[in-house]
Amino acid sequence: MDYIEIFKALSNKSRLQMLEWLKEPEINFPEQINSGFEHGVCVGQIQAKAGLTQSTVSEYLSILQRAGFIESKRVGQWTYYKRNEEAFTALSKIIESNL
Amino acid sequence: MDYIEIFKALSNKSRLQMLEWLKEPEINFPEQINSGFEHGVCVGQIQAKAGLTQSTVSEYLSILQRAGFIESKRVGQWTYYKRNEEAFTALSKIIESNL
DNA sequence: TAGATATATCGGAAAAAGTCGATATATTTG
DNA sequence: CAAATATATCGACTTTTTCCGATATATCTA
Repeated sequence: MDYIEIFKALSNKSRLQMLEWLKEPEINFPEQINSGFEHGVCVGQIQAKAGLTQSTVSEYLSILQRAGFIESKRVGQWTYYKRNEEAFTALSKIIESNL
Repeated sequence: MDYIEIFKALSNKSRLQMLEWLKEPEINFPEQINSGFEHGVCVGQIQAKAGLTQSTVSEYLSILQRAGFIESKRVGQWTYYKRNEEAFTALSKIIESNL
């Protein structure tokens, strides 16, 4: 577990916001009507909300994924991202007892 | 509470190490014989262990302090730093429920 | 009060991160 | 298969961070 990579991933306002949005996909991404939220939200929806370019959003999602906070699933031409809650719980415990 | 400042403070190997050292001052800084550890450890001791210049260590301690993880007390010509455990507990809870 | 010691602050060079536009790749659909 | 759409990757430029040496400030002590 690479703490530096994890904390760097969280050291950016846009990325923190994306994590927050993904807590309530139905509320924050109501445009995504078809294909429920079981796989998460696709990159384009996140980009539209983030006000960043597509390439930046794609990279930021990769950073969050490498740090373990989200996971992706490719479905057709879309890549869906959703939170991995275990990563947050694990990090919380590490900070409480190991840091 | 500025999350970015907090996570940036933790995004550096040397700073994480300092925090770890300060968990057990008696073990990690046995040279500091006189003037117990009630106020923490002084900058020079930390510098000697960190293998960084005095100015860098001083700045890193400031960064950790601004983020709330350590607190300082000036005693004579020395500045002692010690952990503020509440900051870790608070961050742990934030990650578990707010992030 | 002058010198010694501890720490803080300043200015800068090099490395990393932020962010973009352009382009490449994958997938769907006509 | 060709065009359209979604996402990923690349190259470049700007901003931030890392870390240093030099210098300033504070405190102690002879």
